[in-house]
Amino acid sequence: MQKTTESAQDPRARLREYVSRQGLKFTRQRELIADVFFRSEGHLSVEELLEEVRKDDAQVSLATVYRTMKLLTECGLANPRQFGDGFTRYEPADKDDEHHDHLICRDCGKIIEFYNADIERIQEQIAKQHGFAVIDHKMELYASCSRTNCPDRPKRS
Amino acid sequence: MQKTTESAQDPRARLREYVSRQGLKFTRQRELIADVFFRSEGHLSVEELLEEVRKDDAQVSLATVYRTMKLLTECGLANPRQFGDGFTRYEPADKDDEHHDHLICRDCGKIIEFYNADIERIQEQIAKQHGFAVIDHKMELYASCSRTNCPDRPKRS
DNA sequence: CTCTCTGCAAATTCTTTGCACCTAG
DNA sequence: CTAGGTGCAAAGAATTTGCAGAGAG
Repeated sequence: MQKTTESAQDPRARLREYVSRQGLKFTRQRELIADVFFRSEGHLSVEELLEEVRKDDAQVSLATVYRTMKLLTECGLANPRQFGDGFTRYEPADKDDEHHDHLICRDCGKIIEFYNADIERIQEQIAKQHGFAVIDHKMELYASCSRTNCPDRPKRS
Repeated sequence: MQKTTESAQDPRARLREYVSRQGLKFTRQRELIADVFFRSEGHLSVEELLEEVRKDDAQVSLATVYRTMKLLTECGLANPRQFGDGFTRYEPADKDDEHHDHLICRDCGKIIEFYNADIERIQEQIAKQHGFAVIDHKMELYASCSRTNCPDRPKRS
């Protein structure tokens, strides 16, 4: 069960490291927000994160969550995503750097991650054909589960 | 060069048709905005459209452009897109219904459309594997041209 | 102690809406 | 004529920011 590097293993430790290296501070709020974020399934919006965080400390402000997520993004521990629902959602970036795409269910709101090597390869080809070098990419499949295989469908229904 | 149906050929006629069928009105502003939109390269934001439109009629308001683009979307002549730059961009939907994806250059802002049958096929497979039916999908390649092949790089540089 | 953070509220940015006048059909 | 449209300005919604007091190092 143990990984090779212990720093990459514990996001909290990585944050603490980054923060001190930059002369910033590791506050109670940052610790709490990071913990909630990394413990989550990912793809939470700032509002949703705040809701979770406030179960632990009702005083935390929305602004602090916004600022902390920006910090986590800067230090490479979180990635912002935008699925067409109007707000930015974050996902942990600690998963072995392996790129993945998303399948978003329009019925139940569920977001599934997947990886497909063929797609990755074809993307490179296409960019090359047009004389470009791929920096980043994203693919989103919007689908319908018809509720058949969604035991745990989230709130937005 | 001629298409099968003449209505599908001229977006302005299609809009006129839709508008009258719905008991709506074909106003000077709607005609102008639609003309500018369909004459454009696509991927314009509402602000950018307004700028173009005002070269012809400086009185047109931003609200009307928003409302008209929503109307064009409803009648299937335009599709809203969101590339991470913060605003909604529209593209004409009159291109033979053929789906396409986007390659967005982070250097020059150019947006190139492409279509790849393998990708379309793989997407279907993936959704099926997870027990979903694809409703829609999008793939965006963010790339760098290093300015080598971008003779006509847009304003945002 | 000092310099960063936090919470709050005000400010921004994109988009939508209410309303009085205007206009297409 | 009459319903729907337009322009304007105000309202909304998500996110950012200024500031005074709080707290980490």
